[in-house]
Amino acid sequence: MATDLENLTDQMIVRRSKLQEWKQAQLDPYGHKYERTHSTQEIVQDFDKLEGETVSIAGRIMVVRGHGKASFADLMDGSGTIQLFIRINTVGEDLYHQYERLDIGDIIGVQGTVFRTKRGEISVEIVQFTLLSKSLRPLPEKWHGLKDVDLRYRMRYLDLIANPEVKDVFIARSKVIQGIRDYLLERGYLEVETPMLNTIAGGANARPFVTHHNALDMDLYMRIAPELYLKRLLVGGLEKVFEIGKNFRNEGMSTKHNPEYTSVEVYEAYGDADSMMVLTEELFAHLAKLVNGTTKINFQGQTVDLTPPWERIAMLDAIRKHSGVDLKALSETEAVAAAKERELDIPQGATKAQVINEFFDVFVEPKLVGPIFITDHPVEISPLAKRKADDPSVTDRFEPFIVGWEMANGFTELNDPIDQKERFLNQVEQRQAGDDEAHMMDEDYVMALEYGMPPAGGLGIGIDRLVMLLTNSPSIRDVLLFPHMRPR
RNA sequence: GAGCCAUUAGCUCAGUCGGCAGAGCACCGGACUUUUAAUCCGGGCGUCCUGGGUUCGAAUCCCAGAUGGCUCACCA
Repeated sequence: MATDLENLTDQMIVRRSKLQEWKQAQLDPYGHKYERTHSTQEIVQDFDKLEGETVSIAGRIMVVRGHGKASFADLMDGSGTIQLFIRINTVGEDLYHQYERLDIGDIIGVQGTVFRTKRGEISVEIVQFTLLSKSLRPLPEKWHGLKDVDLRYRMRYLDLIANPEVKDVFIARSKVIQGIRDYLLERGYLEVETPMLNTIAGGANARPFVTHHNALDMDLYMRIAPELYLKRLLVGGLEKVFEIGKNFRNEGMSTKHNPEYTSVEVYEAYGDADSMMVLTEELFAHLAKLVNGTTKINFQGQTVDLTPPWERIAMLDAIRKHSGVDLKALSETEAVAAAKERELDIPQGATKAQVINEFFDVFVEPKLVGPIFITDHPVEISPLAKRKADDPSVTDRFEPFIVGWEMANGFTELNDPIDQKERFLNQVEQRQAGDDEAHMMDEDYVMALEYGMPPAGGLGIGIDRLVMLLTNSPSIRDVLLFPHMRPR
């Protein structure tokens, strides 16, 4: 016991001794179900009706202002905060002294009378109270809150208590996900779930996490995208499907990347990239209105308006516009030379597609405040997208950019099994050449395509980034309740 | 993975030139029956991120490491 106490701070020791006092008084410091009649917000809103009435509320004591034989406190529940008032004349000496032994952070249930103080503050005067949970550690400071970002992410519960506005971001996140689900369900899409434990990690260029199945004694990959499963469902005749869920990518972390992140992927048989672009811009505008009441976005000083339709420009045209170089007219060798002239960082023996990608990243991407669709990506970097009918070197693909970020990815789905197999073989070559983010061969998927997949449009949206955009959050960690952190 | 910055009381932060470790809130004791960052009086509280080094003496200077933030690289 003594050794235990050595690790406790003075405040923790004090609170533990108060805990013992409650137990010795035959009072349970960890209470049970408590019937509430109102939330603190309801009392404030319906004060005119409730004045003089008895209510039951429950929450956490946040601030205490004692005055000898009377005392004030602020009680916080899920809806907000209300002031409590207690007077020795009303409750008697015993209960009053019990009340004085409470600490900031304790959770209590209160029965009391609604009234307004001389200074105009809507309050509840305590008639009876019950300790529902004794708090054994002091809360962060009442005025400055919890600022240490490390602690805020690692101890999100404290962040939520000390910085109530944090909750608004997660309410917005919930609205976005619910909004996407409602929007798609209303339009006849079927919500499905596909495996997160994969034998082949397909559907994206990314390094997977590896895990192990003991009974089968085999390694499995955590999925990097649900795409190939969802398109198998198109083969099976489910014509409009979507999945909201997590993907896992074994890559670096940044303000825009977390190893596990949430996406929605949507597929529509007999659609194409164009129908998916319309869906994207309408869905984004709808969600902005749902969360913020307007399609205008203010993100870290940049202003964009998501009202459809959004501008569209082919990737090569965008490069010509922003760099002055018309890569379409150049051969591979000429394109590589043009890149070297501009000191672009391209690998030895780079292909034209890699040069295009690099030109785009350097000259175009930073300028795309948007919203704007970049379309017609080179076939080499789009192994699951259908070629354009009038130009087989590019695909019928699009990526919307807003405030300079890629917010989604979509295309007309490649449903030619022979072309798909060649694309996979090409990826496997790149993999063998050392690109561990290149796609793996998926024979089973090719076989599914051989049975016949209807022409289709597909779309994937990064939900975390979308929530960042809609809540003006500069870091992905601000929109994840428990972002990935190194263990301490 | 690289560069820059940060890490001091439960929380928010000062700490000058290398010379006794500080403040506010919180906590403890006292006063106070309508306060609201309540007020007033008194008090306690430290692995100065960790480990080395320089020095008579290190929170402070040097080296290595840990964690975090930002920027860059990779990616969505």
